[in-house]
Amino acid sequence: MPSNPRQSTGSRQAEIIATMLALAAARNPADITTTDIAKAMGVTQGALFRHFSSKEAIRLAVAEWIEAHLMARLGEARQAAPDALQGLEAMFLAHVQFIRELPGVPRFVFAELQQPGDSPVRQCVQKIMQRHRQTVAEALESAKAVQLIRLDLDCHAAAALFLGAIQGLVIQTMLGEVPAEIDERARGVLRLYLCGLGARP
Amino acid sequence: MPSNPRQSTGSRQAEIIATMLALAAARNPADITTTDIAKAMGVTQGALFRHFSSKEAIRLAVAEWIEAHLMARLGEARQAAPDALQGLEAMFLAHVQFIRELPGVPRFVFAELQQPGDSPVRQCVQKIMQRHRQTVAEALESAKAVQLIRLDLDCHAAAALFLGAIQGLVIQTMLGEVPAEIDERARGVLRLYLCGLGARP
DNA sequence: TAATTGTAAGTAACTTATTACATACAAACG
DNA sequence: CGTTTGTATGTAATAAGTTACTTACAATTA
Repeated sequence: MPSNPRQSTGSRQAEIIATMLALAAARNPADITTTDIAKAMGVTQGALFRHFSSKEAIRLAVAEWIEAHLMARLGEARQAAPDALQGLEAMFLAHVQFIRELPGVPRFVFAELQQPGDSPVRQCVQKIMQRHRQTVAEALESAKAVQLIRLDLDCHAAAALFLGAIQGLVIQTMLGEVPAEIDERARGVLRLYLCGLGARP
Repeated sequence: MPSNPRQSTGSRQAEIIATMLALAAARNPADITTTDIAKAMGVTQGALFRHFSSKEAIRLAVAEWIEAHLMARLGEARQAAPDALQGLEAMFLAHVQFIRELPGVPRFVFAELQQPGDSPVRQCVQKIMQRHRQTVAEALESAKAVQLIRLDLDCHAAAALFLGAIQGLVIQTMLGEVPAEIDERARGVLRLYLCGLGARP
């Protein structure tokens, strides 16, 4: 759908980010070329460089978009919950839903994760996971403070497993499962995870 | 170290596989070129094609190598354990150790996982995970049969979380943690996982 | 008018794979 | 035993295609 009239750099940047994520849903993000993005947008390849100085800059913008939107979703889910334990559940399910809506997100993150060195993109992905784990750890501590979960719980391990459970679901879904199934599987895994916390529902 | 005397195709194939995995430990496997492999081996780039018909064939050989060696390790760990529950623990720790010894393995798997379509390499990676999950599910059923774990356990979810816990550990370790730390973290996560199973140690 | 957004064409670097040719090696033979 | 001879393994060069990015120029818009 070539929305061909000229557009501002701001709106084109948003369009490039969205197109990158849309393409990443079905293909290896590392193999997405500037030509692919331009073709999907209905412009020529060179046009992209009017709005981003390099492909690296595009990837950084995508990472920052993910950080902002994912953290917002998680924050909303947590704040809407009546207590810390239900906040954890809500964050888990909100994350899964976010990924189901935008399958390109985990694929992009995994692709950047593979990159060596300390590029800004990688640092951004790193920050996303750190903030995420920090938020989970805080919720766990809150739940512990009001005895919703075991008092002898290792919160560091629990936060790691929280993230790991989701990452594992995504990986196993990427490998041939029916994408819609992830929601059902997520509930099963979440229930099991809460048992490990010693949660009293 | 150019081990330059002529070698048989068999030994060169093994060398190519090992070199690929060694390079994948530190770089994005998708970005490893035939020139990189050849340079690391001390031969010219064209020489590789005396032993493999294409780069795809190299990747397939690597995947098959991983399948054989990983499954062997897991099988040994499980059989050496006195009961099904300790078999699960042993498989978990054996997998973590395998990955710590060969960091290129998970990186290679994740890279292939991102590839679309149904290439033989992808099918092989798919088979590895299916077999792995199947083995875990069997061990869980065995443990349930002798009441080492909760009888109302959802074994499908438990097998998924078992794999996910490891995959999560790997991902979080790839993101900047100290590699040696993974063993310690693994034990914490494993203990929490076993609590979720309702295990009685 | 002047800046912005677009196009079309081009470039330099890189990648896989092939080709023509050289050399080591083992078996066969006189 | 020494020579020949066929094959497996290596090299150097290069073909053919792809990629990110640039440049010269045109058109839109403020």
